[in-house]
This record gives sequence, C-alpha cells and structure tokens, in this order.
Amino acid sequence: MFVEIERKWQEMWEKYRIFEADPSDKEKFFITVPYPYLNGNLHAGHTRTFTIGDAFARYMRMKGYNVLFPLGFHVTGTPIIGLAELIAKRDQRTIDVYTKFHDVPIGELLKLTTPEKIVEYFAKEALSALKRIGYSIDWRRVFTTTDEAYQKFIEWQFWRLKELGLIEKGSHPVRYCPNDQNPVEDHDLLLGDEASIVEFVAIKFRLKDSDLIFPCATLRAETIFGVTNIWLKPTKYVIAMVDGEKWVVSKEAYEKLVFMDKKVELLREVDASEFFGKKVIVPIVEREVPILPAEFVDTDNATGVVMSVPAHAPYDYVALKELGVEIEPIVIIGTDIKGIPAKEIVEELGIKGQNDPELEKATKILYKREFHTGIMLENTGKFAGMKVSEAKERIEKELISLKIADVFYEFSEKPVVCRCGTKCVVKVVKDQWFIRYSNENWKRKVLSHLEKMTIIPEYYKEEFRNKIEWLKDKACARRKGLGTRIPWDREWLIESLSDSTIYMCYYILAKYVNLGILKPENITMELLDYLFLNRGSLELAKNSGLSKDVIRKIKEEFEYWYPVDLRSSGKDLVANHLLFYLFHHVALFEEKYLPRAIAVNGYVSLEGQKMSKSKGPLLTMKRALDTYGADVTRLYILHSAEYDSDADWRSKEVESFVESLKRFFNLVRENYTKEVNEVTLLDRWLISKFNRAVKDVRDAMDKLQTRRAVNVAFFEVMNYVRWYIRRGGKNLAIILDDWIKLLAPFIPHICEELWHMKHSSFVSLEKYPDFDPNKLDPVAEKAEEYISRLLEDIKEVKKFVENPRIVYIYPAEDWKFEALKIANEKGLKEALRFLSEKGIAKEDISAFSKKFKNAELIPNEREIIEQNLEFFERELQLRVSLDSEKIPVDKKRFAMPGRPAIFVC
RNA sequence: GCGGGGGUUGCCGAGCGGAAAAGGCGCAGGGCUUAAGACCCUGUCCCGUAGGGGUCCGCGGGUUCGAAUCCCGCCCCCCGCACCA
Repeated sequence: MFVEIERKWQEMWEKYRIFEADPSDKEKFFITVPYPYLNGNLHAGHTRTFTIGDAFARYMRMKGYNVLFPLGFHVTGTPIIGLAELIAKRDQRTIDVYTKFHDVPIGELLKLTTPEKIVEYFAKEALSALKRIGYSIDWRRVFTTTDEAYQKFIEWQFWRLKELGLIEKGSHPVRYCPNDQNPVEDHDLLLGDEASIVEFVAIKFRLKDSDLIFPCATLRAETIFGVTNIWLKPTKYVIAMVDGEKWVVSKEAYEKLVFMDKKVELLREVDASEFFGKKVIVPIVEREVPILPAEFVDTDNATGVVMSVPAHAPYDYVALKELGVEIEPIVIIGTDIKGIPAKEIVEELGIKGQNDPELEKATKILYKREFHTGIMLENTGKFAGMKVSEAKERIEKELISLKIADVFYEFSEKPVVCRCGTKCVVKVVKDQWFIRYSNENWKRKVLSHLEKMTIIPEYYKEEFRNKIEWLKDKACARRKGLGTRIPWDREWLIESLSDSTIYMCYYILAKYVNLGILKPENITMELLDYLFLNRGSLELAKNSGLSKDVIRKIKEEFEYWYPVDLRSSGKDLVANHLLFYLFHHVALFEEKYLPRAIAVNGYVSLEGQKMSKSKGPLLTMKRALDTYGADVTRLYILHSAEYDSDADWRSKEVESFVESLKRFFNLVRENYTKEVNEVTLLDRWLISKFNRAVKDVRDAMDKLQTRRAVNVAFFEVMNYVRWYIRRGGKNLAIILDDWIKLLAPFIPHICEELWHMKHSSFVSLEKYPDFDPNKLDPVAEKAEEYISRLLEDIKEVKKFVENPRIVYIYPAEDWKFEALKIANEKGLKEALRFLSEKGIAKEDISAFSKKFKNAELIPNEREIIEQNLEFFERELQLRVSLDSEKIPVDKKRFAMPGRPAIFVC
C-alpha cells in the first residue's frame, strides 16, 4: 500500500541529502547504534535497536539539533570465515537456514564460498534494507572493519593502549577441543554448553619417606586443618613428572594436566592399592595421615586424589564409617551446629551409604552454612577466629604462593563435548595478549565517569557498576579470523570485540576516506594522535602527507561531533561491548570526549519463539519490509516493548497495524486541506487534549520511551479524533499539521507524503510540536467529560427500560450549585447550614449531603445539553427533553451539579 | 551461587498511596454494506428491571481513614556470569 510513497520519499531525502550532517552553528547531537555483524541478513533484533535509534535521531533533529547518525559494518572475527567454509562444504544445515530464514536464493548462496564474497553480499543486502526502512543515516560515512584505513586506525589504538601498559602477555584457561586444536564457544558444543571453568586447588601431600606427591583437589582449602586421611579410588593411577615433581594422579587427570601449561611426563602406571595404609604428610599442619580407599572418588574429577575431612564433608564421614576405621573427625569450623557437623547432617537426612544421592545435597547444605556463617576454630593456627569465607581465600593464596598447592582447572559440569564428538578439556593458553581490564586504576576511572553518564533505563547504572567491578582481563588476540593484526606481533589478529570499542570517532574519518581525501597511508600515528588525543602537533601530523587545511578540517569536525551523545544498543552487549566502549574511551580520550549516555533495549522474539541467526526462526528486516512496508514495521517495533523488556513479533498484530495506518492516512488525507471554520468549544477541546498529548510524547521521547510515545502520539490521539468526529467536529485540520509532525519520527514516509499536500518543505526537518499551556482549555474539557458521562449514565439507565422512547434530563437546581460551592470551600457543615437557613426541605438537604461528594461544578450545564440535543438523540436513539414536569420528585431530588437527574420512559 | 530485572484483568502491557485499573491485540454483539472486508459503536471479573453493588493486581502477614501501589516473610519466572559476535 505505501510502497510507492516510501520509495518516493527515500529518493527525495537522498536527492536533497537532508540527513548528511556536517558541522554547523547549531548544537550537535551524535547518536550511534552498534554496527551490524555481516554473517547473515539483518533481522528483527537489528530492526528494533536501529529503529529506536532512528526515531530518536529524527526526534532530536526536529527539536533543532544538528544530528549525526552514521552506520558501518562489522566483519571482524571468525563467524564469517566459518560460514564461508560451511557453504563451500555445502553443509546442508547451513544451506537450509540461509535459504529458508535469511532468504538468500540458493544460486546466490552457493557462490558465497569466501569471506570476501559473504561480506560483499550481505553488505549490499544490509544497505538496501536499511535504506528501505527509511533510516536517517548519513551514508557518506559507511565502512567495513576490514577496510585498510580502518585497520590503520585500530593499529594506532592498540599501540596507544600498549603504551599505557594496558596490553600485556599472560595465560588463561579456555574450553578447548584437542581434536580441532581450537578453543570452543558455546555454539561449538554438542554437550555441556552450561559448563563453566572451576578452579580447584590441588594441595600437595607428600608420601612419607618418599618424593611422591599426592595432589588433593579441593574447593575448600580451609579444611586442610581437619584432614584425617586421603582417598584414592581402588583402581589404576599413574605417576607423572609435573614441573619436576612426581605426582600420583588418576589417568584422566594426567590427560588434563597435559593441557595446563605445565611440563608433564608420564612415568608409569600404578595401582592405588599399593598405597593403601601408607602415610602422607598434611602440609602446614605437618600431620601424618593414612591413604585409604573410597569408591565415591571420581577419577574424572580434577586430580582424582581427595583429602578427607570427615568433620565437615559428609562424603568423607560416611566413607570412613563404612570402612570401619577408627578415625576421630577433627572439627575446625564453628557454626551453630553442635557436635560433628557432617555427622549431624548425615543423620538428619538419614543417609545410608557413600552411594546415597542425598550426599550431594548434604554437602551443599553444609558448605553453604559453613561458608556464610562459619568461623575458624582455635586449632587452625593463625586463621583462628577468621570468617570461613575470608580464611578460604587467604589459605588458597598462601598455599599457592608457597608452591604447596597448584590450581587445577576443571569443568563445572560434565561431559563437555565438541561438535566433532571429542571430549573437551580446559587448556591454559600461554603467551596470549591481554587487555588488562582488571587494572584497578582503570576501573576506578571508568566507575567515576559512569556516575556522570545518563544510563537508560536508569537501573542499568547499577548493572554497569557491578560489571565494571567484575570485569577481568580479556584475551584480545586470535589465531584465526578476519581483522587487524597486532602491530607488534603480527602472528596475532585483534579479536573482534576489541576492535570495536572507539570506532565511533572513525565515522569522522570515514567521510574523508570515502571522499578519497584520506588514504590509508595518510593515517599515521602522528595524525591520529593529533586529531583525537590533542597530542603532538599540526606540524607532526603533516607528516601524514595531508595538507594543513585538510587536517584542520578533520580536527574541527572531530571536535564538533565528539563525544557520542547517545549510544543505543541491545542488552546483550552490556557485559561486553558497552563495557569495552567505556573502558577504551576512558583510557584514551580526554574527559570532554567521553560518552554521555547509553540506552539499552531488549530482544525480539518471533511468535513467542527465540530467534536464532544460525538455526532459525528468523525474521529478516527485508522480509518485514516486503510484507508490511517501512512505516508499519517501524511503528510496530517501536510500540512492541519499552526499554529492556523483550518484544514479541506477532504477524497478526502487525497486520492490524497496517489497518490502523491506512485509517490514519485516509483520515488525514480527507481532512487536511479542508478549510477551517469558526472554532467551537469542541474544537478547543480537541486542541486542548492534543496539546496534552504533545507534552506526553515529548516527555516519553526525552526518556527514549518509544512505546509510550507511539501509544500517545498515535493511538490516544486517534481516540480523541474518533470522539471528536463522533461529536460532529468539522475542523479536524486544526491539529493536523501538528499531528503529522508529532508522528514524523515514527512513520516518516506517510507523514512526509501527507505533509506535502500542503507544504513544500520536508516534515523531517520541521520543528517538533511544542507543548503550549495556553492551548489547554479546562472549560472545554469539562464540558466534554460532562457530555460523555451523561451519555453513559443515560445508556446505563436505558438498559433497564423496555421500549424506551424518551429521556428527561433535569440539571440540579441553583441552590445545589451554591451549596456545593460552599461545601467545597468551607466544608459540608457550612453548606448544610446555608441550606436550612434557605428553608430547603429536610429530605432534600439529606439527599444533598449524601451525594455531594461525587458532584462537580460544570459551567452552563443546561446550555451544554441544549446545544447537544441532536447528538444525544442520535447516540441514544431516544427523544431528549428538558421538561422537568415529567420527572418523579424522588429522582429530581438526587440531581446534583455535574450529575443531572435522568428519567427514561 | 552471585548480580540485575520481573510476576496486573483471555494475551501483550501501563499504573507504583485514593478508578474494576491507560493503550494495543483477541473475542462477542450491534450499526453500515447487495455481501465479505474495512469503518463506526457497545460489551468482554461476578451480580443487578434506574446511572448501583460485590470481588480483584504471585502467596501470607503488617502499616494506613484508604494499597496493585509502602513494610516484612515466602513462592515462582527471565537475563548475564565472557573470551563469542
């Protein structure tokens, strides 16, 4: 329906370049949304984030700001390469998803066998969709992250971070597939995508009179003081050289150790039974304890060697009891549990043996209790009196720093299996480049800047605070993928979340790059230092080969646009990109260039189902546009949900939006050019109500509440208009200029089309309607409220009369008005005195006192009714009479100001 | 487990100290129409032959003249916990 209109105005906007933004005298507003990643078509999720951004950009533009709204494309990373490989392999699943959900024709799809072709194809598709939905983007600034110029920019950024000491080498644990020889992500996994990496502490117990080490894996290092023995499963173990020590560990543990950044060498297999009864020495405590067999030991969990703390570990307690060995548990933690804690809980739960599944529960309960409320007892040396939660951390640190213990990584859940079918391991990656987000100083600066920012919705500020505190060092280099090489270590590629942190300032460069003024070779360290950091000098920047004039111009442009006033983004980016965005800005830029505001929006599901790029279902932006058109899609998605709450796309609802928009379009078209006659009370009511709506809409938009804004601007105003027409209003045109403008940020094409029926300017550049208190008309509003209330009352009464033909209306007598006034001002008592002095009958006075609280002073009631007799008769299909003679006295008595007596017969 | 958000009338979703509680969707009835659609109106917790009454906002208590809205306890749901865009 609106296809032609939409195309027409998109062409006009482009032709007149109205969204191309350059520095001017006006106040600027720089808004960005995250550039999309091009491993598929844009979908409803992008549609939501981007449409919110666009509506706001348009709103701010109409509020008089010089608005810059740019967009580029993200192609860095592995998924695009992965996709190219899958297509080249003709992977059936991929072909299905991309033909069925991404709407790529099979013929086209099969050609996309290299990353370059994929980027080219999806960039073209994205650009076309983004234009067809009518975003007010300055397209002169588009780029992709593999552009040579962009890579120069990224290299500069990394050099500067390194110079600040924020990039360093380190090692860290990852989930790893030994077969693929690659770290695995959630979507690479067949099983275990819920598993996280847990740090066990492996405490080294030396065998008495030997150099053999038994590394006992535990999550409760503080219980070392209560160790009475250690456990081995009665099965085969191995002896291995680990960093120069002879360790006895399970076979599985040995395989894992190989990946853990240790020098590991297998010496020989050994049977656990060889050790049973022998003694090991508990470190720190220096106590000799025996090695005993236990079936509950899981050789596939950590080292497969376990220390036994029967007083605090239900498993140990039960196993010892079953074994029948005379060992006294050593209580080392005090809580409100009396006696031996493990014993108490085992008995309480009625646990039968070491294979009882309830043991797991018992362990958890006890752990929680002791961790949160426990105090270390006097038999724990210097830790005595300390809270368990604190002691645990201190002991772990101490043991590790004294080399009495090592960290042993293990999955929290098992098994973890790669898509290729191989069991995954925890691998410690060495010599990896890290961004040191854990740097306290850095964090403090980010936190302090956060306090000055606007975060929408505001409770996300707390979320950001927590995430900033929690953020750890991040590996920023990869072996595989598209992207920029680390300039000082070219074997590594900069990871994709790390290269998209401060690119908003690249939009300023991109314009000059696209104009051919700025070439990759011009983008030197000195130039960028000068442009973005106010470092060096114009002279040094000139070494880039650019003229002073050009450099000055770019610099001015940066100074003008920066900082970013609003970054509007999906909530999935809070814990990563948005954090990095803040960190990197804070690290590199001066205070005045730091981000001002962040807004977060929720997801979009499809008929109640989660969307998935790689599995479906998926609604592409293009498909939405083909089916419903740009304005319908925009209006619907803006109205679908507010802030971070998730939206559900339902085609049935969207279809009804099509109808709503048609109705709006026709209504305006039929009334817009009509001449406005003399302004009536009803007209003033419309103006008044509309003015309130304007206030609401602006208020909502200022808080980025697009749902509320659309609700008021479109649906509520529509309801006023309905009532207005029903009431016989003839001058709808009096609000139409403003209504069109009010809706222009949301449905710009239709508004542009309608606007041009009367004007030759672009409504997109018009001034947004302003709230004007002088246009409020309480008298008119009261009158309309009175009419609709009266109408409802009569209808209500009418229901109870068969064959109703006539309604008599009897407005309250004058003395009631006077009495009500007195009651309102001086209280009921005064009013009643006035009435009795006036000689009003007792029954009437009593009726008044009962009813006065829901009465209201409406000016000229009788007149209002008289002037609207026709309206009432038409609506009620009754004759309306003001003849008071026909109304029974007992009904007249209850007539009150604002609520006339009515009698239907 | 930790952190953030949330449970409202058939559904989505406003409201956050005084309304059976905005708006949208759905459903039902009526009008218009040759008819379907669209459009317009009405109803959509229960009761009611006079504009009325009753019961409601996860559960249980409390504060208050008055609570969906404030306080306490409990239950349930969603999201994040990364090296992946």
